[in-house]
Amino acid sequence: MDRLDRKFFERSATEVAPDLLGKTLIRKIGNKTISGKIVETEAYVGEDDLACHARFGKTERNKVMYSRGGLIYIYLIYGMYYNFNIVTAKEHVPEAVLIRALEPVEGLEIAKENLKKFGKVRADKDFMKGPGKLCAALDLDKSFYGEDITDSKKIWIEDPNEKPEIEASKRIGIDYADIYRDKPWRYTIKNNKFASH
DNA sequence: ACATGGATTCGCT
DNA sequence: GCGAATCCATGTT
Repeated sequence: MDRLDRKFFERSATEVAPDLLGKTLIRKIGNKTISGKIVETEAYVGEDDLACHARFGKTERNKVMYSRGGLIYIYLIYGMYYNFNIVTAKEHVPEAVLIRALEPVEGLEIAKENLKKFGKVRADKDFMKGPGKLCAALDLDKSFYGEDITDSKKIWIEDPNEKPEIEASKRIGIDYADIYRDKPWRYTIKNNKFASH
């Protein structure tokens, strides 16, 4: 299968986010592999988007969003969970796609071990559903900040050439974002039980 | 220097 | 449905 390349990610987040649905996220840990199908994403679209971390301009935390598409933006949220994003668009344009849920495909036992090691999250069911749990399952942390997903040996995305039916809805957990609160920039695969809600 | 709240999740009510 | 866990960025003193 083909790995998604720079060209794929150097488009607007509102194009990349729905296009990522049905793609396979692959994580290599030593000689072990964990993989899953992307079933839920959200687009965060620059400094004007009041839900986007770039709404206050460039900071130490969000600076990687200003680089070219294909780099990883990962950050700690609520003091205890990581959220995994992929930067999109061209350099100086701060957009990103949050990966919110995977349908487990490969390496499920390793993923569950990772969750147990992380603590705080249940390892029994829905263990790649939700951005915090997904990061724990794939053992993703701050050390992935700025990693290039088009080039990395530890994590990448492949295209199995599926064409899933896509549904757009409001983004989760951003009630503070004024008129951007209701933008339909959350994308799920229709009727997929591994996506939330 | 301090107060506030967040792109979350769990467990209890 | 609500509170707790608890780091980081922002805004105020």
